[in-house]
Amino acid sequence: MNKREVQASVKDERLVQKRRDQMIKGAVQLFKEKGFHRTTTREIAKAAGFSIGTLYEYIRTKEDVLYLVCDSIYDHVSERLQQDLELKKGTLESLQLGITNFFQVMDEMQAEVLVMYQEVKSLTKDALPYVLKKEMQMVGMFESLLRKCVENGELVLSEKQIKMIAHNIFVQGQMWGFRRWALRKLYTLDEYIELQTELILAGLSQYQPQKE
Amino acid sequence: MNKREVQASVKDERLVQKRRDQMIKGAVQLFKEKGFHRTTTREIAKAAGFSIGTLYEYIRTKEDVLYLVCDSIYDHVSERLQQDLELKKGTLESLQLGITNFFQVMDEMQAEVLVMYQEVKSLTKDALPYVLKKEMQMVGMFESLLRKCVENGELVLSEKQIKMIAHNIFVQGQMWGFRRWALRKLYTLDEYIELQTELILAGLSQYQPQKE
Amino acid sequence: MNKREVQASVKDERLVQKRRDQMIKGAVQLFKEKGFHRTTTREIAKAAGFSIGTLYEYIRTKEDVLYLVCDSIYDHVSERLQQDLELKKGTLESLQLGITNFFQVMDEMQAEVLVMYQEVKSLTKDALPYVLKKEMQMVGMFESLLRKCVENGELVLSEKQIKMIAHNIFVQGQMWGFRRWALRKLYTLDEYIELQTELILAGLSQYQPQKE
Amino acid sequence: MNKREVQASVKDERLVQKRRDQMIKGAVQLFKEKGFHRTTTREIAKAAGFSIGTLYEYIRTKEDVLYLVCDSIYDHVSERLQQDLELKKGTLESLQLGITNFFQVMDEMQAEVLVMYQEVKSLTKDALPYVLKKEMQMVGMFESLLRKCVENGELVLSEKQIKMIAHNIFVQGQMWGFRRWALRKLYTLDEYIELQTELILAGLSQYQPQKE
DNA sequence: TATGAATGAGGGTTCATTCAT
DNA sequence: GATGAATGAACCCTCATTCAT
Repeated sequence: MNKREVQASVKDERLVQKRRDQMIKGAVQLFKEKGFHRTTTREIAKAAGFSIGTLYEYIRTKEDVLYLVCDSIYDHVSERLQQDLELKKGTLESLQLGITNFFQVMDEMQAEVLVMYQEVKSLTKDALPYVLKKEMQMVGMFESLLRKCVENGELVLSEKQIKMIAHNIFVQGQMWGFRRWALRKLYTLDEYIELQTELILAGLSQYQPQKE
Repeated sequence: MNKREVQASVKDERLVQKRRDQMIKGAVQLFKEKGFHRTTTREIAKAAGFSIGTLYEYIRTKEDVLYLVCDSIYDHVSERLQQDLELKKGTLESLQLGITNFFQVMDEMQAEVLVMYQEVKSLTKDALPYVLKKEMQMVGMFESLLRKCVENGELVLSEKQIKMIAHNIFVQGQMWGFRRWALRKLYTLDEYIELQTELILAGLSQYQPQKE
Repeated sequence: MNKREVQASVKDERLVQKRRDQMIKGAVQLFKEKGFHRTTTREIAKAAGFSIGTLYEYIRTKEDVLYLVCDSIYDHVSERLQQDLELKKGTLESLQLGITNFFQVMDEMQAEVLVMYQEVKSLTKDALPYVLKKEMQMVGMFESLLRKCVENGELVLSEKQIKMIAHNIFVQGQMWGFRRWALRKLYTLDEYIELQTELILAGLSQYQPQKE
Repeated sequence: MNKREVQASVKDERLVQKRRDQMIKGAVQLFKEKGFHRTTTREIAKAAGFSIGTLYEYIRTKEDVLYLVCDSIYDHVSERLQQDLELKKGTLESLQLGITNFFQVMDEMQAEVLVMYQEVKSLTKDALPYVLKKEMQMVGMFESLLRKCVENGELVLSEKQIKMIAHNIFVQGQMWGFRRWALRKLYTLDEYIELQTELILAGLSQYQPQKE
């Protein structure tokens, strides 16, 4: 259940990928501006650079576009993070680095994140689980980071605490995207990153084993 | 700019209020189930207990309903919180109490919060500022609480830190509503409250003035 | 299962009947000219004298129109025949009268019969049985007529023969409608009726009991 | 006006015939299942075993397919009958044989007959005459049979009667195909043939010259 | 000759909004 | 004030047909 296949009439896999990329790019922009429901399939087709007929050669329903958009965003974010998190050393520094990285990705993909964030609930029962699973995988990355630190003796945390903190980090990352109307007035990205990591680590310092 | 007037054809203010309450009550339920866009004005009218014609005697457009719903939810939440926060004593205990209270309200009004949370973005440029302002007021409540603690010498925090923490608390409250699909599997409400307040206060302990 | 209810949004039963009559009248004409598939719902609405929106206040799908048309035609034909056949005396003369009457109705309702005849198969599995049942009822009328003659001692026919002849009469009636492109060149209605009844009765004369 | 040429881009006549045969075979099946209008050109191409592009190398419009199908069916039926009717001896026995044969062909080609029968009306004014002419030719076969009998002194019938009976036979043959939903429940093919020929001949017996 | 991606007119249907009663 | 029938713009999607390869 790793992917929900979206059926295409066109056979050439390469072409399908290319067209869908065009489609997603156009759709993200539109969804960001007007939301999924206020965007018409014709607009999506136009933004993608082809006709409405062609659009439907690559998807089955309008909702497929939303799914593809969400799916693609998660993939991009995941990919970006995976690279950095691969070298998870289990130190507080590497945790800090991971958080910083994540917040930066959230900033770069601000438009996409906003869209996904606001529109996931428009997915039907059919497609939703696939997307939520991906979200859990991303939260899972931070859980790993934290768990590594615990294993390493850098932190003393229960499983429940690990999961809670991972959720918090994840949501704070998204927050920078979806509450930017408020946050941008108060902080630069760097300030935001600094303040939040500081707070997180300050909280964690309580849970560090006492060293003499 | 405290209220955006929604025009009604009917003059009797009492009646207007009554009808709108019916309307909001029905709409919240519907929006929760199917979202704003998938809900029709006819359905709203029916759920409110009157005809489509009557509905339009009390609003101008479908979006007015959404605005009224959002507005009403914020009012309810604010009201609920105001009561408790009035007696803000500027101690860490009262802060903890405030957080606990807020999370509990978020749990009780889960449906409403979810709706508002998911659908604010459907408001047009016209109505959005009024709603966002209310949100800022709620964040402001936590800022006050924190500021009181600082004034009281219980905490040492910069203005920026205060605002950041207030935001975090607010979003973590919402989180219990909009990420409940994930959180409910991991925690009971009480556990969630305990874990989160613990983490927040742990973080803040770093910022407590050294007392000898 | 005598009627398949077609849902209407409008409550007023009288109005529903009135609008549907307009609708059916317009649709018959259009279906006759271009067939069910080539007729658009917009054309039907226009022919009926109201807007497309109004059309859909009285039906749910385009197919509903076809069902209503078929249903109405059968009802009209049945009604017309019932009157005449009520006084079925079980004589060959009354049989002859029945046939003549039926052929005349088929001529009068030529447009409707043609339409129904050609488009029934466009009905989905859902609606088809209701219509076919009505057709069997009409065939049944002729069976009754014949059976009466047998009971009366005017004819000696097996059940199978009765059913066969009833079918033949029915189809010959329709034939005048759907093969009129060929038959009209050869016969007037009266000639057609005369020739066919003559042939039928000639055939039946074989089955008359020998009277001395 | 014996054939309405359907234009093909491909020159090789042999190939044209081959491709069209594939096409017709696939189309008959599809038309039988879903009717002409509900069948797409893509489906026809696929059923025929080649691409949509290729399909259009051998026809000009979708309707051409229908014409080719109808045309081919008539040709097949005609051919089947011609063989048997060639040796028309002008006796009642040979008439009976002809009828039996025809009904059997109608049964064998049930699918095709049903299709043609239901879809001819979908032909445009342009192609219709060609098909109707073929139908008249088939009716004409029975006219010949009957006329032979008259010439032979086996029957005494007017021209009008001959034509009427020929029509009846023809329609009764089709009836076995298009009313099989009702008839199949009542009769086997053999019973049907027996009953119908019996009735026809019984009718004709009235018109036999009195022999002493 | 064969392919299949591209096109876009047009079809069925919905639904916010109005207005006569 | 209340009703609900009427409206039609606009939406999603299909599919016959074309044309570059």
